[in-house]
Amino acid sequence: MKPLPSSFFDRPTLPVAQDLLGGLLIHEHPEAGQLVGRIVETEAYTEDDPACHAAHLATDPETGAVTGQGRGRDLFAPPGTAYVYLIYGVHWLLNVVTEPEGTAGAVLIRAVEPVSGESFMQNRRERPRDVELTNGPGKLTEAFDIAEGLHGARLTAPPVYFAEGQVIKEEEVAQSSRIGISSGVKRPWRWYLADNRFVSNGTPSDQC
DNA sequence: TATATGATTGCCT
DNA sequence: GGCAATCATATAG
Repeated sequence: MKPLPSSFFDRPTLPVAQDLLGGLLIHEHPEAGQLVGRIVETEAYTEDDPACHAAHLATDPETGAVTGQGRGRDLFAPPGTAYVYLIYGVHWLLNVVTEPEGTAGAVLIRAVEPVSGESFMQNRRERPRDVELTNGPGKLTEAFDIAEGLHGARLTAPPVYFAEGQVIKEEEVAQSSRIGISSGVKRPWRWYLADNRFVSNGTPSDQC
């Protein structure tokens, strides 16, 4: 499979998130061989977005240096860089950095449908049954053996990269606000394949 | 320095 | 449906 190039991610975050639907996430694992999943759910986070880790960071217009501290600094990395972070002190979430270097933005991979390597994924998961394998952002990183070690890596070449999958028709895509956030809830920046069994079962943040 | 919270999941009632 | 796990970061004092 040919990896999606940096230019694919060197664009505004929203279309990248939509275009990743139907694409493939591939981990050429040293022990398991090739782990492959079809992306069925994504979310976008941008520099001016209150829900983004870079929300209160910026770049110095003179030097281009990032001002402020914290993990969000890594969202200014070059497009196609892995942004992996620990949520609730428990689970690792996988993002891919978008937009040019010096502009913050990322797409969160929220769910995939297993394509190959299911037996290895099942061995890694506590609850390996059916959709439970990969129907959530923390579940898929566990299944794919993706964690802290991948943070900052290039996702435009092995071992972990994306590849073009099948073309998705517009009517197959559904949209909602994002899940699990408390600010920026009105931005409808979650996209998923309607009726796909492997979409996560969270509730959009603007519905109470 | 101390405390609150979160881009979640799985187990409990 | 409620809630604990467990830690990096943000915010307050």
